[in-house]
Formats: sequence, structure tokens, C-alpha cells
Amino acid sequence: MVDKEEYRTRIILTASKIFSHYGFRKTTMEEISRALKKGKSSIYYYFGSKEEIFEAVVLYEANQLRMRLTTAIKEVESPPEKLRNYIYVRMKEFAKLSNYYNAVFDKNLDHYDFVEKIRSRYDREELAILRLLVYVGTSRGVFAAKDSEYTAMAIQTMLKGMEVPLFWRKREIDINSRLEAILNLIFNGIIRKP
Amino acid sequence: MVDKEEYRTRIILTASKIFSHYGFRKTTMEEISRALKKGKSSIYYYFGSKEEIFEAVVLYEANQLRMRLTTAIKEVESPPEKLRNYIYVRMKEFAKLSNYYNAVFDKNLDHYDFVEKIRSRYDREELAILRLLVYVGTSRGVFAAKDSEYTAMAIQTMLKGMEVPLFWRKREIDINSRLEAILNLIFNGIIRKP
DNA sequence: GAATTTCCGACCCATTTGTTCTACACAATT
DNA sequence: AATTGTGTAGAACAAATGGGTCGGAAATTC
Repeated sequence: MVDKEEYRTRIILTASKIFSHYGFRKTTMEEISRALKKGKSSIYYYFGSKEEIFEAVVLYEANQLRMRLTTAIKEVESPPEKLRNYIYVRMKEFAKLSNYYNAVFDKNLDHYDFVEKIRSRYDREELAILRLLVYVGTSRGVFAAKDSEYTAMAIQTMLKGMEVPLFWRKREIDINSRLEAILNLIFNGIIRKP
Repeated sequence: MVDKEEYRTRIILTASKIFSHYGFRKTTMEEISRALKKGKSSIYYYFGSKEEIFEAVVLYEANQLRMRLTTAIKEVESPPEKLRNYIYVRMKEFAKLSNYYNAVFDKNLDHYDFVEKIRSRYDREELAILRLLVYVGTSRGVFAAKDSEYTAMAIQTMLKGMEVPLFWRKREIDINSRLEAILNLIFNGIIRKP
């Protein structure tokens, strides 16, 4: 009973690995169960269907991302550094995620709406985080934003803009230099001039 | 008619890519043909079966390897350098091949005998190459091998010994340093002491 | 030792997949 | 113009694969 939840995450972890390698479609329940050294039907004791496993994987991944982002903020003190860290980690993680989903999804596919649902839920969270960062930075006098809500939304828009090439292009983009450029732009537009 | 052979290699190339990603079993004819923008049944005009394509891929890969090795020898002049280059490239290529076959083969599998056939055929070639290298080196006075045949066989045995961990272990091995050690051993055992 | 939890082999059946077959389009050749 | 040869693909099909169910063994807990 306490183990059950634990075993569920074990399933999630291994399934995630196989999904990322072979994609959702090509991954079979047989494989997942074999990797867990269990019978195929045993898996159904923990999850109702293959899709259910997949949803759990996505949810898990989303929480992972959330955690990494919040710790990224806590790692440093000053608001500019917090913002920089946040954006940096966000980019890195999204690059990883884009790899994951490119591998997992069949090129068509209708699973996108599911991801979109998760994503839109996190959008609000992200906005709150950014708003707080901007607000704190402004009240400490290191940022100079008139309205932290709209400023946060603007930043978020920029960040989303950076996702597009990640998810649609195959070409290797020099993430780091692009990142520097973006950060530079944000800071020089937002940091109080002396 | 001249195009036909050309198109066969195009099939081989694309099939190889998909095989290496998804493995033989999970790769479907549908996928291969889709990647080639042809109808599924059209592929059968060029190859009799999925297995036949796979055999062609392996054969192609083997020839690729042979070429890389012979050019590796020609790149340098002195016998020790030739030997070093040969072993170096051989290791690198085998590391790549091991990745390929680990990805392509289902963990069981009876395809091994097929690979073994190809391999044993190349064994003789390799032995001839090594023997020549040793022989030339000895007659130039830079090596000191009593019997180039048996020396070559000894070297080949060592090289095979290095394959084992490549194909069976997952752990990342530091190829370069191991390589240096082996080369050092071979040379200090074979180079005429002053 | 009964109850409950966890596991699995055997089965079901819809879908997939390797392969065959036939027919069609288009050139080249007769 | 008819024939032959080359390349293509759609339809059809038998075999397999794979997701999911079920009844009941094992194992664990009470």
C-alpha cells in the first residue's frame, strides 16, 4: 500500500526510458514489463492502460521540471541572478524535453492537446514566478518595471518564442549564445540605468 | 539498370539509419518505404525481403569498415605508425559498430551467426594485413619479429580481446587510454631495443 | 488459516506487418 | 503501333503482434 505508489513511480521511470528510445507507439507493454521483470498483466495492476502510463510519465516529467526550476531560483540571491538562472535552466530543460517528445511522438499526432493541457496549466505558475521575480527585483531597486504583471508576461512571451525553434527545427542551435543574447536584452531593457 | 544498383544503396543507407534507431524488429517496411517516398510494395522490386535488406546493410557496413582501415594504413609511412593507425581506427570503428548492433539486435538473437560469418571472413583479411605490416616493419629493421605470421596472429588476438568489453559491457570505457596501453605493450614487445 | 494484495499464464481480438499479386504508367525497342 | 521492359503502387491476405481481460496461483498481511 505504501509500496504501491513507489512501484508506480518505478514503472514510470522505466517506461519513460523506453518511450524516449522507441517512441510511444513502438514501445510495448511486454517490453515495459520485461524491463521490470514482471509479467505483462501485472502492470495492469498499477496502471489501467498504456496511455495511462504515458500520462503519468508526462506528469512526472512536468513535476521534475517544476522542481528543477524552483531550485534554480533558490540557488542564488539577487533577483537578476535568479532570473538568469531560471531562464538558463528553463532553456536547458526544454531542450531536453523537446528531444524527449520528438522521440516519443509519432510525427502526426493528436497527443499534442494533452501536452498542451499540461503546459497551459504550468503557464500560469510560470507567470506567477516571473511576476514575483520582477516584483522583488523592482522593490529592491535593481529592476525598474512599471507593472510587474505585464513585464512578466512580456518575458514569458520571449521565452516561448525561444521554444519554437527548439521544437520545430532539427538544426542544432547554439543555445548558449542565443541565451546570452536574450538575457542581455532582458537585462538591458529592465535594469535601472545608472 | 545503372540506376537500379544506385537505388539499392539508397535503400541500404536509409534502412541502416532506421535499423540503428529502432532495431531490426521494430523497423517496418512501411517506414523504410515512407522514408524513401515510395510505396511499400515498390521496395520489393529491389529486395526480396526485409532480411535481405538487412543483410545488404551489414555487408555494406563491413565494406565501409574495410575501406576505412586500408586508408588508415595508407595515411602514414612508417610501419609503427601504420600499425598504430590501424589499431586506432579499428577500435573507433568497432566502438561505433557495437553501438549499431546493440541497437539493431533484439537481445536474444540468432542473427549472431550471420554476423559471425561475415566476421570470420574478414578475420583472414585482417590477419594478412597485420602480417604484412609486421613483415615490412621487420625487414626495414624497425620491428624484430621472428615469425610475422604468428606475431600477426598474436596481435589479432589482443585486438579481439579488446572487442569483448565493447560488445558486452554497457559501461563507458575510456577507449583512448586503454588503446595507449595496448599500443605501448605491443610496441615495447616488438620494437627492437637499442 | 483466512483475507487481501500482488502477480501471472492463457486467452481474446483488433490491428499491424511482411509479402504477393495484379494492374497501371511510361520508355525504349521492334 | 505494338510489344517489351522497367518501375510503381494499391488491394488483398496470412501470420504475427500487441493491448487488454480474467481466473486463479503465490505471497503477504492480519
